[in-house]
Amino acid sequence: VTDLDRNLLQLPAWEVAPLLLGSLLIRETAGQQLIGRIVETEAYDQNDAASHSYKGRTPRTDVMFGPAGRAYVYFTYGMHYCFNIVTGPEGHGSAVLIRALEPLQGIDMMMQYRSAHGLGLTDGPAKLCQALLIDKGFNGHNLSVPPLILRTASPLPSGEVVRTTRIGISREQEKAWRFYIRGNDYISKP
DNA sequence: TGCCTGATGTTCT
DNA sequence: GAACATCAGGCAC
Repeated sequence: VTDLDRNLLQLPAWEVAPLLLGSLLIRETAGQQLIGRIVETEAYDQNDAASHSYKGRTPRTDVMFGPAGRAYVYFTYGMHYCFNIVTGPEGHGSAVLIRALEPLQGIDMMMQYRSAHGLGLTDGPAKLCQALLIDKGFNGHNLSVPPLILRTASPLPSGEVVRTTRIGISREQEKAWRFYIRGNDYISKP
């Protein structure tokens, strides 16, 4: 995350979400770099009833209200972690959920971390956390610092970005705040 | 290919 | 007590 990126991440989550497509997530572990390209995202905002931050700032959602460029990692369904990138100005609770990555480097190691759980390396928000060893310890982590770094890329042509409604939520289902790279093979399959 | 369900802990009502 | 930003495995077609 560079200074330039920080400006980008100040935007509302629903504007940042499509811009993050194509960016790289770099996880350093066991002397190796695990690298994935972001191919699917969803936006969540404090004025959005589907968002954890909707009910206000709590111990759980605190980092969503913090500075942009941090990681918001939450635990759900009794067994899974999901990884978000905090957006917007400090004091505003918003973030972008990373739903899928295209594995680029360190694939063997990702397979090891995933093999005990099932098939599909990084095509789902909880799967990519397993593949990259992301857990609650990364909640609040600054994504400009190892061992977990976000490297943003230049925005994709709008023709390559598909926009749809979000997945796995019961409220605000009409909001089209899910974005993915058209034709990519690693999009999550709900 | 598609629907159903169990696993399992935290947060909220 | 219920809901939950999920996943994998089972079974019917």
